[in-house]
Amino acid sequence: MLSAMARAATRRTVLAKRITSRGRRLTKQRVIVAQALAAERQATSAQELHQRLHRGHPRLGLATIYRALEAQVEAGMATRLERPGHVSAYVACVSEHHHHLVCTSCQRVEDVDETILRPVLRGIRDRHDFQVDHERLDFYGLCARCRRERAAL
Amino acid sequence: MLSAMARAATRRTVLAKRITSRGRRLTKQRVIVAQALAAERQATSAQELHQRLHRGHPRLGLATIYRALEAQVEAGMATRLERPGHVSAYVACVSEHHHHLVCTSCQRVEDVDETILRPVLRGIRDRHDFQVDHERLDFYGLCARCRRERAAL
DNA sequence: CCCCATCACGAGAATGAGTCTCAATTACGT
DNA sequence: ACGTAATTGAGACTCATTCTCGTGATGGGG
Repeated sequence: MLSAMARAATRRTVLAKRITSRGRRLTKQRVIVAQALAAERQATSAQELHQRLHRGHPRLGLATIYRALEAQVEAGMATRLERPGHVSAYVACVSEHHHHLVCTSCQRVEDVDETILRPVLRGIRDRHDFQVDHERLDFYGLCARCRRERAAL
Repeated sequence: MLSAMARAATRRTVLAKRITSRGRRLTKQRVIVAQALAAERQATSAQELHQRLHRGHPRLGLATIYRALEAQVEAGMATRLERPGHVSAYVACVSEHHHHLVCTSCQRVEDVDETILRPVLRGIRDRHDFQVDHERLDFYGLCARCRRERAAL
């Protein structure tokens, strides 16, 4: 079993590898933003991250956060969700795939079991003769916990 | 078989019914916008509709188009897609369901055969214990026609 | 058919998320 | 450590969308 320190070190390496993909440089700011996003349990907007990080990193600019988040999306480290009001919210991804269950009550995000989706993509290719390049698959509703809480009222 | 005129009249009635749902009033502007959107074969933004309608309806305001499109979405007559750059594009819906194949080359929109999706919604409910309220399911890629055109080069 | 309380419209101002500019700073191959 | 090119921070800027408000329609009740 890895010690907490060793795990942190490993994670740092992985993070660095991802950040520096596509010839990008490893900067303090990108690490800070990536760690902050990964620590969130819910979809988070650039402005929210900016507010939260402002205490510990008062000189971290909003534009930098936008650029860092955009870089994360391009590197496959995160995906962008759309909130009402034309606001982008971001979620860190562990895996390659990016389909989410977004709870409209607590804003928490779960990953969709990808095996459920495979037949759909096949069906679209076969039945519609359409070559899917990328897709936006997000489901909004109540997670199990929030549903129980409502039922308890 | 209905004459073209009778079909138009029927359509007008249906349109009026939908527009006036939720206690909304039937106005010239909403009819114009609804017909214009229905005539489009591709996802269209408010600004694009405004430009296209400006010749025939010079006094039709941009804000009115935004409001009319929003009303159509609420009435289930249209759905909103997201274009890059935080621009909303709209598509008129015939049926109740709202899942699309968007061709990134010609911008045309097809409806997804809904039967393909039913197992997914069931899977999410059962496997994730998540109660889906609404979902955003849009697939982006190349339609059959554009793919053939590219292959011919 | 007419009233009139509402709802909707048009025009332009306001909003605000996101992007751009540019000088100063930093990362990293050599 | 050096030089170059990427990156940053601060604020100005863009532009899609929404708001405001005075004016003009809509449609239910009499």
